Amino acid sequence: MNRKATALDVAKLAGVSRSAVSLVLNGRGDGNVALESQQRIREAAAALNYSPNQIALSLRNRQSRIIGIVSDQVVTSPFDGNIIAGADAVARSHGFVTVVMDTELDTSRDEGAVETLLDRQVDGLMYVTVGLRPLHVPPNMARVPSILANCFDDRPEAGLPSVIPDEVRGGREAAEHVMALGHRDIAFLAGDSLTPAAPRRIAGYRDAFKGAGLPVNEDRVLQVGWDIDAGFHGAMKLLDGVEASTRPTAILCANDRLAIGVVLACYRLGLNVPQDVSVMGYDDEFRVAKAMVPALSTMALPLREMGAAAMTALLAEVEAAPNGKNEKNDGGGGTGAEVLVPCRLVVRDSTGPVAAGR
Amino acid sequence: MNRKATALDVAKLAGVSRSAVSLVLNGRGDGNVALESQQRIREAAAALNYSPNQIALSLRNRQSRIIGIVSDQVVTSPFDGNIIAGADAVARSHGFVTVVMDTELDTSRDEGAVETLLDRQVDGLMYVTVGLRPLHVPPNMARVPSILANCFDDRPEAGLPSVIPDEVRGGREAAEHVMALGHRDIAFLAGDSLTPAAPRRIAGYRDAFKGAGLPVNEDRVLQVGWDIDAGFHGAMKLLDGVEASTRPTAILCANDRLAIGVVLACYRLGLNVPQDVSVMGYDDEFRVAKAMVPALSTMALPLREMGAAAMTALLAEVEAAPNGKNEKNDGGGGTGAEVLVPCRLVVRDSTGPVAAGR
DNA sequence: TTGAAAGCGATACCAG
DNA sequence: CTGGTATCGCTTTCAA
Repeated sequence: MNRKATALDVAKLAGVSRSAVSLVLNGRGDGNVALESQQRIREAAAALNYSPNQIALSLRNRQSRIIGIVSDQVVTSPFDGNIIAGADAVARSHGFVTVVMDTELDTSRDEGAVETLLDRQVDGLMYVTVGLRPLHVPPNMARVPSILANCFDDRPEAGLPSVIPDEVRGGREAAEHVMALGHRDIAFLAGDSLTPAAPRRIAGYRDAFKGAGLPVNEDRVLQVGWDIDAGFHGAMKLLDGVEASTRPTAILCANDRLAIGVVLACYRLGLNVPQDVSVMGYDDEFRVAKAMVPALSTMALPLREMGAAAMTALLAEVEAAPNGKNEKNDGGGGTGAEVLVPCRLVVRDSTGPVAAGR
Repeated sequence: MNRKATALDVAKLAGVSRSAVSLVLNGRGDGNVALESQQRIREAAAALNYSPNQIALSLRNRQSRIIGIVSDQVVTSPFDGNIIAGADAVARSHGFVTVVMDTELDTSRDEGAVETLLDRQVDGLMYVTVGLRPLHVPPNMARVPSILANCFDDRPEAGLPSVIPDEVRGGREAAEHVMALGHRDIAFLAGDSLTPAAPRRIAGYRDAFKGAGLPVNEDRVLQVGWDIDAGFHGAMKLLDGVEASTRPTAILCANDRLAIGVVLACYRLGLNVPQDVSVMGYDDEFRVAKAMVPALSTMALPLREMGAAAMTALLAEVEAAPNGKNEKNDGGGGTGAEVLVPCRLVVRDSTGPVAAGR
């Protein structure tokens, strides 16, 4: 059992020609190959544990059934990873395999990664980023059907199609959730503006106020960063030494780590969550949001769905494209389309009704 | 610029034969091809932006320069991901590419994943798990050089080589760190025993006590789980309503999320970290340990190093193996070897000297 | 109904 | 020094 069996081995064992084997195993046996032979071929294939060499197939068919994924920083983040997982599941169900090249945030490696993938004859390309952001699309991506996930083409004219979360709506619905609980003095702790995610979520927050006919108190919007300590210090600024009647009753955070920091600060100040202040996260980070004390209400980022949606769209284009030849790439697949995937409100224990009298 | 240029295109443009192109572009031109032709060939290649079709190469050379990685659950964890990142970086530097198949913790998919990879003619295989654990190695992995990262062969006799963290030593050094700070009443909050990581770290903790000539108080060792809430409740059990003189002065956690829970509990009880109690994490989780308030002292898991070490060992075997043929697989690469990679102590702000009088 | 032959793209050997 | 030819494993005409 050294080398894998080839179609020739099967043919020999069954006493027929390679062509017959090929026909039968690809379902085109009936009407071309004697039933008796078909039977023998199938038995032989099973006996030898035969499965075709994908490399040879790729060469022959001029399509590799490989989708290349270029990632910002797949590895260290539960974010990218989930997008890729969603994408990969869809790819697998179509008989494709994905190979991902991680640039580790070094954009100068973009082109090289794409080139490597192209040399491997990938049938399609997906670019995935950890955080939502505009992307300077590597020019050579245009050579095969491509799509962007969690990022969008930075060229003004319509570029590559992309799938991104509906951050504005997410921000709005988060605010609406606490408003429904009676809160009116609501702070928003966002990261920096390095990613459009923060501004968009803040825009949604403003929309909610507008929708409720309330003014936005600009002092309540703090762009502090994305980590636990930023949340902690942001909350301290909002709460420490401020008398109960004038502090915000709810704090919306742009991610779950910020929310951890906020809760930490509350505890340190002897404040209870959600009785004294409601806290909301964003992302629904795995193993974090659900396990916090108290469990975090949050806005789940539809990562897997985004990956799946992007891959579905991409494969549609790949499979439509004339075998191995590049389509003209000017109309195919709705070039430039931007798909917005909604976030999902997850209500847990860190948000509650506003305290009486506020 | 529709189809990629082939060697034939280059040959035509340069007015030579394919063979000449092949020789020159593979550095075997001198002494075989006229210098003048070489020049023309190189120019033609550059003009056409030629690079060889890896698929054709793979078929021809019977080696794909692809390493298959089967992962437990790459996606959602910063753990696996980092191992893969380390492995991938090494692979890339050797001109290999990795394709990872994620089984999402469904072991029944193991064999299928390996089979898919094998059909793609991978030159080697690596199995990566999120948590340290014994692995029932898919039998078909034996068909190509293989290695395990963060897991080990569950068969008693030496199976596949593996690279795992030195958890015992990690547990010991964590305990020694706080002992050096004067602590004697040290609690250990571990996850469950579903993974050998917890018992091993606890073993190390015991070693440290033995080394110091101190007895272990078994009530101080709690196996609670792996998440924030487990840490919170574990700490509450240890600290709530217990008078200062009889509570542990340091709490060692089996991961950083547990440590978050412990700090949360401390704050809730009005205790300061590290003044009242020192807290230590484990893993040095990205974006978490460093950003905690206070920043967590922790024992960094050498994830990237493990991935890199595993890939280095694997490639050594792959590249030693006679081109395309499987080596006999009984001696090659030190079968069954188990490499222990040490963890790295990271001292930050959550551990400090024991309070006076304790 | 079956088998022989022509590629897919690249390399290596061997006459010329 | 150079170019023809076999080969990798498979599919797909096309003749027999």
